[in-house]
Amino acid sequence: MAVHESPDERLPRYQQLRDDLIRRIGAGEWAPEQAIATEAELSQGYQVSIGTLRKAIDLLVADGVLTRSQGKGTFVRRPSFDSSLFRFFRFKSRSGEVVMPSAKILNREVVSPDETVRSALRLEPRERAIHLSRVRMIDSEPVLSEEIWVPREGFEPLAKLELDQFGDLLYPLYEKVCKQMVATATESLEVEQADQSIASLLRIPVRSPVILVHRTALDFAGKPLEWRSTRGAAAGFQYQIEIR
Amino acid sequence: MAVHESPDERLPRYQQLRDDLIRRIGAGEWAPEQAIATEAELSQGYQVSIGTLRKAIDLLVADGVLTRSQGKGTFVRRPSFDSSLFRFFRFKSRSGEVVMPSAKILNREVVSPDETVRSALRLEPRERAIHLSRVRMIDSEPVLSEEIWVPREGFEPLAKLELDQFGDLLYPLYEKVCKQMVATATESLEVEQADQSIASLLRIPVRSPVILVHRTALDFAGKPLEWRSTRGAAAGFQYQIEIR
DNA sequence: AAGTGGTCTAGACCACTAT
DNA sequence: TAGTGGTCTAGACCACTTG
Repeated sequence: MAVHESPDERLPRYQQLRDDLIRRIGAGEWAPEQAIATEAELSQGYQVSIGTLRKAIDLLVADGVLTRSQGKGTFVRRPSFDSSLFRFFRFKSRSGEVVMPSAKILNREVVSPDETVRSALRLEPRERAIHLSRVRMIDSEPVLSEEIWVPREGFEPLAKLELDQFGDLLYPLYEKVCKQMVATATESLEVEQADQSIASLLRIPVRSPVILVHRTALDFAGKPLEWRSTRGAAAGFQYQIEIR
Repeated sequence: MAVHESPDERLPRYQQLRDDLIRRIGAGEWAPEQAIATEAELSQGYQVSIGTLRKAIDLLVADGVLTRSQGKGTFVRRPSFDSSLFRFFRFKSRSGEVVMPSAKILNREVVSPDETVRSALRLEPRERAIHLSRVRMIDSEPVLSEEIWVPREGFEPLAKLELDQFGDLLYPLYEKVCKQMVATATESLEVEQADQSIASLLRIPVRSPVILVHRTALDFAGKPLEWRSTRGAAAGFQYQIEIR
């Protein structure tokens, strides 16, 4: 049975508005980077005052779903991944600039996922997944090793695409080729010691510390679209946080 | 020359209000855990409408400075350190419960700080600092090693206090004995390999991965009160984050 | 000039807490 | 019952962007 989220009458109006706006964004009524209806239109449409509508939008802006721009409008925000843990690997090219690593797919196969992947992607027992192995490089030197799983259902085109057609960024590819849009993600960080294969790939000593980042990427409805684990040398990694 | 932050007339009223409320909290007009003046009183006092005042308070609530409680009032929040990176060490006692490690001061001395500490605490060239070495334990087993520096000025009482009088928590001590209140902090995380002394203290192999957390603790005015570095075994450490 | 979000008003009524 | 913050209204005027 499908889960039907009916608007809870007991919730404050501005929270109901937020939920309905998320629903409409998820349904594709407004695409990423596009302006949603104006505050005046929305407050009229919902029959609430402008203040109440603004409070609903405030919540979505705080959640990173929308951004406002005075004089221009309110826009559906594409997740920027500025806060990704990756950012805290200090990748520098030989010339000293900070650069984004290029990517190369090493392997792709359709698999029956193990229990970890199945539960991360919330797959049914017999559902299959597409598994990608990827290496990311700077100046042709490998710096990150990635294992990526997506559900076969909804990502079928990826099973056939030529490996050299994947490009450096996967999420634009998911969007263009599979019509799947990543809205948010959660990441977790832990530390392990390099085994033989990671050590030789990253050219670091066996048993030296490695940062392991797991990421679950979700669409607007909260459905998992991708699960990945990324490994990189811990040397030079530094992460910062505010406490309040 | 002292920095005088005069309220910027060009800023929106609600931001000016926020700044003035922070000033009054920092000046001790309202103590932590105590209720500030009511919204009605404040909006009258500042001669702004209730909506504008509430927007200022919204900002302070979002910043973690205040908490609101319907029917009771608005309170100055004591920082909880719930988001501290420490939380992601999975400390368990022998019986399996999650516990807070106890603390023991190993050494205390008044020192001329090195450049790192001096700049973290923003000390003048000749100013001195109090240095504490502390170990934190669960079931008498050391799990964290801490090096802590505070400015001598303002923390003089700590230079004389008996070492067994420090207790497990330093911030309440700073507050009670030194009248210094920690309002916020920043932490950074990196990974290193255990040297001989850390390895034997934490009872882990030499060169195994160690999490190193640096923390700068600030008062309400943003003045650094404490700088500390904490080391613990990386095994079992896991940190999580949301991306949006 | 027209249209957008940003700021601000001066209230009203409700839900919750304390006495 | 009195007092608190929580929600909501129905506007007004301002600052900024675009044609």
